[in-house]
Amino acid sequence: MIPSSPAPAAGPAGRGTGPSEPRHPRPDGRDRYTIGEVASLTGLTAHTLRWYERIGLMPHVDRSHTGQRRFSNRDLDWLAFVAKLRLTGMPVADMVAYAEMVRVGEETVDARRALLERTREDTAARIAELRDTLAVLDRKIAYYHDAVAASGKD
Amino acid sequence: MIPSSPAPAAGPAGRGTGPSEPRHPRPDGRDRYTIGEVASLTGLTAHTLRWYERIGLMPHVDRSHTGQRRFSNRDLDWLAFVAKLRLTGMPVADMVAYAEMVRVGEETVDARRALLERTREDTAARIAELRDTLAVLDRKIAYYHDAVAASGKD
DNA sequence: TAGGAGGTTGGAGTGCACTCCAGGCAAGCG
DNA sequence: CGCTTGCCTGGAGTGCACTCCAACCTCCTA
Repeated sequence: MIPSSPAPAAGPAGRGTGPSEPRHPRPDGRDRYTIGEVASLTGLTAHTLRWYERIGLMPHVDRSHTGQRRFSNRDLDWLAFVAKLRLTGMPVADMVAYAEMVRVGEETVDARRALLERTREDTAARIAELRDTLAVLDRKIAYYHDAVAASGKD
Repeated sequence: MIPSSPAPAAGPAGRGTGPSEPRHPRPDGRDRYTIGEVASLTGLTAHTLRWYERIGLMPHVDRSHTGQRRFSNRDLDWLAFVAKLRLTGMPVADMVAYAEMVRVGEETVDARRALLERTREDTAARIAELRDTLAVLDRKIAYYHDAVAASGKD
């Protein structure tokens, strides 16, 4: 439950900027992927990739001479970062706002950092909640384990 | 982002069964709460509580002589447990299935334990994912922190 | 006993994040 | 050349989990 990155997601990233992350296994030396290739690399559908672009969550993707999309490694990095943000439960609208700030440039750096810091706190809180939940589940499972014969229990 | 339990959620529980959990702070010795009281105790809306009952996620709630709902401490325990399951991302349909199994009785104990164990694994995996995400966020925040003057970054 | 807060119902509406459709263009293979 | 497979677009549709509506009833306090 909750779609966790299914395909060989392209490692941590952030559109080639940020702390110099190790470039993770990508097919080969290429830098122009079709939408279908990106779909299987990221686990997203082609539909979703087009939709991301339409709503402004993808910076302008390059096109072939006939108008087909050609994604770059930079685009893959960005998508990997977006996948991380998605995991935190951040609404797509907020991610679009972040993407927009990136597009605007330097003067939004503080706002971007603030957004990430808020997200960081949310994520830490969520981890704590889940740990708590795990404890509850463990207690309940243990209970089922050695009280199998009792009746009317949940 | 992600509605985390807002109101004084009534502690961990499981409809009074399971490992004997400490009975958490409840208003007082009462055992008959109106829907509004339960709403503010759980952080759910009255609408949602009625909806839970309609779809079979609540065992039959007691009624006053005039037909108004009167929730018991047992009901609050169950709601607290449901809140935990909700935190794991379990679909409501699965929770309804669990509730149904509880209603059926003893012969579903194995299936219930299996469901909880699957949920437990999902939750543990989710925690790992989030930890990873936290690391990515931390790196990016640190980057923003000491590379504020660089341009065109995300 | 009057008024306002809060309770009841079935069914319709909302917001989010996709997901799919129809109709057409393009690329590579035998 | 024909065929299959893949990509293009705008717009409509889907599934989930609520959320609200209208019309009415009940409880409690002044």
